[in-house]
Amino acid sequence: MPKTELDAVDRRILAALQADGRLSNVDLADRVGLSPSPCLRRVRRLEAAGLIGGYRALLGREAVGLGLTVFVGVKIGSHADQAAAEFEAAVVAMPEVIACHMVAGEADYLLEVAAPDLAAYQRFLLDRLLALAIVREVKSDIAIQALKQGAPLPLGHLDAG
Amino acid sequence: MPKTELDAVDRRILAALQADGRLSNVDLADRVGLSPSPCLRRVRRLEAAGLIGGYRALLGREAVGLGLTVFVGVKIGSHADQAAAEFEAAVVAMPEVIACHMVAGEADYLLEVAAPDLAAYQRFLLDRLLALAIVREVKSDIAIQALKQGAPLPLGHLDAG
DNA sequence: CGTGAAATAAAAGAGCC
DNA sequence: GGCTCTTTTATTTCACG
Repeated sequence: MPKTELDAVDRRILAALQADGRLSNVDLADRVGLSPSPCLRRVRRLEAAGLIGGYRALLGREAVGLGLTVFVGVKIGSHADQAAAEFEAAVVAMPEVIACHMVAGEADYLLEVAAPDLAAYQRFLLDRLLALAIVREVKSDIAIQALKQGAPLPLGHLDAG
Repeated sequence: MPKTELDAVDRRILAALQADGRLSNVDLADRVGLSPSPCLRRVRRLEAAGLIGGYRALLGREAVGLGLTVFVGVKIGSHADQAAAEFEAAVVAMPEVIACHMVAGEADYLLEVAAPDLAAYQRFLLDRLLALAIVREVKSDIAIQALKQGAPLPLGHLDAG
């Protein structure tokens, strides 16, 4: 059932868990105005339906020594299915690549790369990304300051569900 | 102490919690080869040091009805401190804006915006973003496909800590 | 700094309204 | 769909190596 109906309680559960993924079920229950059992059932249902995809600890990027974020626009030389698929597989397998989207715009792909510093990014760029023969052009936008990062998803559009 | 030394166990703790933020302390302990007590002490220390910034449930974007991701390059008309600060505050306060970085490149800022569909994005663009007088130019790169999104941070660079 | 054991508290699952 | 009660399991603290 891909289109499960969400009521106000479900939305509060999603918002609360998105703000604090380690909320205990009893705390969550009384925050959303339910007793623990039905609250847990709803959480399980949301997990099974894929609305909750998982739980994760958020690491401080500077604190773990990944102070540099770079957004990389990539143009590839061939859009033949197989060549593009190989590029995608290679890029997705690179741990430095935090995100990779195929985009409609000037570039073909937009990558977000996390690195300790410029030297490490240079190695990534020269030795790993440009090592892929299909890569035709690369444009690096270096993040000078992160004003907002990995913010919780907005759920306001569900309010008239 | 901003530069706490991390040993191999700390790194495994970070990796494990990043993969599953709801790991119980006993599971975490035996996954990293420790007994529960010292494991919990280390986790608390990592939290206090900011290496672990928090915990969050990850929501499925499609599943919660946010199927559209757009990367928006923004150029502003004035870089005077106050004008730029007002722009930043306004953008950071918009819930649709999942991420906002000041970048060195063609644009001044790069935004990641999550929206239910193109119509909603259009409303965001026209009514909210372009409503800011300081915004001079906007370039929208629409994500066609998310190959990787919000991936765990790579910790390999800590291995020779 | 690590281990092990005990008490407290929460989660998971039963049955019932 | 929600509530209460019971069993199981984790979290936390304390004493010890």
